[in-house]
This record gives sequence, structure tokens and C-alpha cells, in this order.
Amino acid sequence: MVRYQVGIRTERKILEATRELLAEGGFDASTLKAICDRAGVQAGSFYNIFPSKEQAIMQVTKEAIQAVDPDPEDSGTETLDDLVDAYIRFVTDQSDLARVYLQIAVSSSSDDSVARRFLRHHVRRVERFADALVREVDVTTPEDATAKAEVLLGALDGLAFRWVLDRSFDFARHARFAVAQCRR
Amino acid sequence: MVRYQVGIRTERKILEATRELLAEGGFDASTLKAICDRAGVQAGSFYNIFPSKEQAIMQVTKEAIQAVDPDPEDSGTETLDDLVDAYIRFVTDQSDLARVYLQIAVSSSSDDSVARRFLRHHVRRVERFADALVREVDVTTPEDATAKAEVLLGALDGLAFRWVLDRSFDFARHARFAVAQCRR
DNA sequence: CGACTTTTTGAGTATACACTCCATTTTGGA
DNA sequence: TCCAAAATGGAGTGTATACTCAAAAAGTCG
Repeated sequence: MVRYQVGIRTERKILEATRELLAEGGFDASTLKAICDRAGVQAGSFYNIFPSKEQAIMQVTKEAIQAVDPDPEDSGTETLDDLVDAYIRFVTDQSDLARVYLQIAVSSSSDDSVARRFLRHHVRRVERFADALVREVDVTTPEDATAKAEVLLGALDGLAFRWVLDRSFDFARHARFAVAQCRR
Repeated sequence: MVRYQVGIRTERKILEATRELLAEGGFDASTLKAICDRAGVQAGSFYNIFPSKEQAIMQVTKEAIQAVDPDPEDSGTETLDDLVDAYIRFVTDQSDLARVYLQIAVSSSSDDSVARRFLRHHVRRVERFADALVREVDVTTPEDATAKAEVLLGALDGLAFRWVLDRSFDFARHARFAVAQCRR
């Protein structure tokens, strides 16, 4: 069962097409036909590689969830600015994945398993933000830091949604504004 | 063309079923069959009242968008707390509509007309928040007030999303925390 | 009641969807 | 060059969906 190069290339083309379609029009736009058309592939080839459409979409969504929170190694040393800059870079440089990430956030409410994974990921990010806050800002209690982190991450997510609706919205500026306000 | 009472009751039953289904499982769960089953009505009756499924959903979403921003008359006198309390009440008391509202916010990116309407509504709310900020907090410039309002509304929206994913999340507390931080 | 209108029913249509099947072609190591 | 395994094309399947229609039922008002 040696995989041929051409098959690996096909897999990449399919994943790229899926990512683009998810970013452009969400799950509704990501039909099998649309994916195959864009990837320049027939249905049979798709199912030679992926067991289901769901699997291809899952792979892209996993990628998107992980991309929002890079370098989990750095936990414990990173600054608030590091964390916020990472989010800003994610939104501006990987806008396709960012849009996929936000699409998941909402539609996941219908699918429990995705919702749980998303939530677990969110909680971990809140902890990292809270830790950075404890190090940099004088917070009275750990609970205070967590609440502050929830509000800051909420603001970043909310501003990212805003940006999805109106791409002329200056996400980076408002994100920095949010963290500045949080720091005071 | 006098409408019979029974027809009006049927219309209400359909809208209620649609609202529930939208809140529970989003647009995917709101199939014609699901709506008709829950309303206790056949497809023919549905199309006797609504020209399309889209129309019924539009009516519910319109209702949801308007419900988040009550008393547009009060503009010019309301406090920041009034505005935030209204949002909190919307989320906690009308959780069904709130979830529909948030569902629209994201999935609308695929439908331009809904996205535009949503955005227009958002901009109007930002203005009201900014006006309240100018009255209560000392902001340096109108632009500063608008940016602050965007961040605050972003935080509220983000926290509401958080609450949709995990209903044990204390939305009201965090919302008040956000506005307190904004006021400083 | 009786004439008329509105509403309801429920089987039926067209379409889009995810997915299958398998004959054919391509690949890449021996 | 040969050949088994891998990849592909593309017609075909079953199912769910939004929506239609004509006949039957129920409501309204003189």
C-alpha cells in the first residue's frame, strides 16, 4: 500500500479547494460537486482518498482551530501582545482559515462533538491569556484575570466576526485598542 | 379576500415552530418538513401562507434582529447601562431569538442581502453606544468613542457566542465586567 | 341552511445532494 | 519492460429537499 505521488497531489488539491470554499461561502457552499469541480477531480477520485465529505471538512476545520493558537510550547513566557499579535496575524494573513474558524464557532452549536472540541480549545486559550494578564497587569484575583481574559477574547472574536461581515473593517487597530483597554 | 381566523393561527404556529427550530439547530435543522411537523401542518398549508420557506425564515430573523435593539425612540437619552442591560435581557430572557440572531450574524456571510441588513443594524447600534459613551465617559475624539463602542459591542457579541457554546457561562456577569472596563 | 371563500390535505414533481461501482488508465518499483 | 497496486472518470443510486396542485374540508355570513 504505497501511496503514489499523484494521489498525494490530488489530496492536497481537494483540501485546498475545500478550505477556499469553506472560507468563501461556509458549509452550504462546500458541496461535493463544488469541491471536486474546483479541485479538478471527479467524485470517484475524492472517495478514493477520503471516506466521506465530512472527513475532508473535518481536516480543514482542525487545521483552522489549531492555526488560531500557534506555538503552544511558549505557554508560560508569552506576553499579552504576543497572544494578540498572533490572533491579528491569523486574521489578516490567513484570512481563509480565520473565516473557516469563525464559521465553525457558530455552526458547531448543532454538532455536539465539534462544539465540545471548540470549547475545550477556547478554555485553554483563556487560561493562556489569563496567565499573561497575571504576569503583566496587577489583577486582584485569579478569577479576575480569567474574567478579564474572557472579555478580551470575546472582544477579539466579536471583532473578527465584524470583520467577516465587512472586510473594510480595520480589525488590527480595534484588536490593539481592545488589549490596551484591558491593560489599564 | 377576508382572512379567516384559522389561517392566522396557522401562520403563528408556523412562525413559532420556525423560531424554535432556528434556535435549536440553526438553518440546517429548519427544513420544511421539520417546520411543518412541529407546527402540525402539511406542506400545502405552509405554501398557502408563505410564498417560500425563505420568507418564513426571513420574518423570524427580522424579528430577532429588531429584538436585540428595542426602543429606538430612546436614542439620545439612554445610558450605557441601559444599552448593556437591554442586551443582557435579550440574551437571558429571549434566548431563542438571541441564538437565532447570532446564527444570522455568521451564516449571513453567504447571503449578501442579509449581511448588509445585519451590518447596517450593527452600525446603528455602534452609534448609539458611542453617543452614550460621549455623554458619560470623557473620550478625546468622536473616533475614539466609535472605536470604544466597536470594542464593547464586539465583546458583547463574542461573549454571547461563548454563551451559545456553553450555556453554563455567566453571560450577564461578563457583560457587566466588559462595560465596567470600557468605562474606566 | 346555503352559497361562497378560505384553508387544508397529501400525494406527487423536480432537483440537488452525498455517495457507489467498476472498467479503464496511470504509476512506479523490480 | 512488466505488472500489481493505486488512481481516475463518469454514469448511476438512493435519499432528502423545496415546492405544486386539485380535490376535500372547514369557516364566514346572508
